[in-house]
This record gives sequence, C-alpha cells and structure tokens, in this order.
Amino acid sequence: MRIATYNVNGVNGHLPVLLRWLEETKPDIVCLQELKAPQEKFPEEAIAAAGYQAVWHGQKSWNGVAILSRGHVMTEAQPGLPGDPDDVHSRYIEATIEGMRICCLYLPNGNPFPGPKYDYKLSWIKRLMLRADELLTSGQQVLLIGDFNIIPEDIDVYKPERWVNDALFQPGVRDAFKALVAKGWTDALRTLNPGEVVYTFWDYFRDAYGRNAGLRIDHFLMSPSVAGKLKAAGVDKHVRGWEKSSDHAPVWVEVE
DNA sequence: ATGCCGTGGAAACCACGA
Repeated sequence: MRIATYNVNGVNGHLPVLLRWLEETKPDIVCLQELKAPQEKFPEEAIAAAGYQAVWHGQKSWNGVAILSRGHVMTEAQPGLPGDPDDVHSRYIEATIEGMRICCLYLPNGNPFPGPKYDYKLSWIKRLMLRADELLTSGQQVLLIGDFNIIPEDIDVYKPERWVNDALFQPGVRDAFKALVAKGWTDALRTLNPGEVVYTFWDYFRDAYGRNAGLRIDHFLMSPSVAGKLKAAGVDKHVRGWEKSSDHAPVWVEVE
C-alpha cells in the first residue's frame, strides 16, 4: 500500500498538478495540506472522478487539510487537534483506513522568530505531542503525516547557517521532533535513506529547485506496528518541476 | 541577506508562506 503526503499550496490553484500526480502514481492514501479553500470550495467532484473518497477540514484563505482514500473504506474522520478550543486554524484531521489511524497535519510555520507566531507553533507542538502519546499508548497502527515545518537535522537543509534564526530550524522545535522519535515514532524517510540528502520543499525564487536548494520538512512518523511493515520511502521530486507546481513535492511510503 | 514568487481575497494592495 502506498501512502503519500502533499502540501498543495492551494488545492484549487494547483488542482491540475494534483490530478496529474494522482493519475500518475495512484497512491492508496493521500494527506493534503494548505488547501487554502473554505469547506464548500473543496474540489470534491474532481477528486472523486480521480477515484478518491475524501474527508477535509477547510478554511477561508489559509491552512486546510484533507485525507483521500482510493478503494479503501475510510471511517471515523475527526477534524481538529485537541487541547485548545480557541484555535480556529484548520490544521489537523484524523481518519481510520484499513486499521491504520491516519493523522494529517499542517504544523504552524512559526515565523518570525521570536514572536507570537512562534509561541503558537510551540503550543501547537505540545498539543500534538499529547495526542501522539495517547495514540502511541493505545497500541494501534498510527501514522503522523504531513508538513511539520520542522527541519530535523543539518543534513535536511541546503545551507544550515542561513536558517539558524528561522522558526523551522530552532532547537525548540527540532528537539520536539527528536523527542517524538525517541518515544518510538519512526522517521520513515530518514530511516530508509540514512545519510542521504532528501528534500521535500524548494522555494519558488532564486531557482531554488534548479539549484537543489531545498528543505526536508514533510515527514512520516510511524508507530512501531506500522514501522515494522515499512518497505520503501521517497519523494516524487520531478513533480516540483512541473508547470504551476506547489513549492512542495509529494512524499510517499510503501507499507506491506 | 533578502518573500526575489505564488495563492487567495479583497480591492487594484494586502496577508501569508518557509
């Protein structure tokens, strides 16, 4: 089974690229982030015509997340990350597919650092870690998937020294990612590509993609029972080179 | 060293992204 994640940077603005990629790679499960569309403007019909059932949590202008399933029953969809009833951002949705709890997340960017946006990022991470603890102790098969807006290590950014003041590269958020791994979550891309440069995002300007000046910020974290079935992981890097592409590339894993 | 590009929504610019 192939599971993928893709920050689409506007699900309607980049719909042709999304549909082309779905047709080309036909993943079984897809997590989408940055829909940038209100609930009623999600392109449900086009996604259905491509063969996918969908659940989503939209928001006007910004954020927005979705889970797509191709030929596998999707149940118990639950939007929202617990822990703060005042948080109105659409950044999190869970659903169950084939016995796996799929958690699709779009973690706050947090820039500029320091500041209230970075504080929001830290508080959001705290809530995510509480939910992650719950899911891990439940013993079920769980995947935390999406745009974490965290650069885990120096190898995950083209020039680490340029990112030391950036919210994506602060010790505070990198330590949180490390803590999740230490608790038993497997970083699928890093585990299957040890010591290799693997990017998932390239800026639109300065020909970042052409220069391969990228970041690894889209991640799969797997609970032990799923990690044991992990067979492959990679990035559909060529999609970033398509006309009218998102600034992220799709990322995928294969599980038994 | 830097939103240099791009999206969405409102208003012919602004907020936001990483």
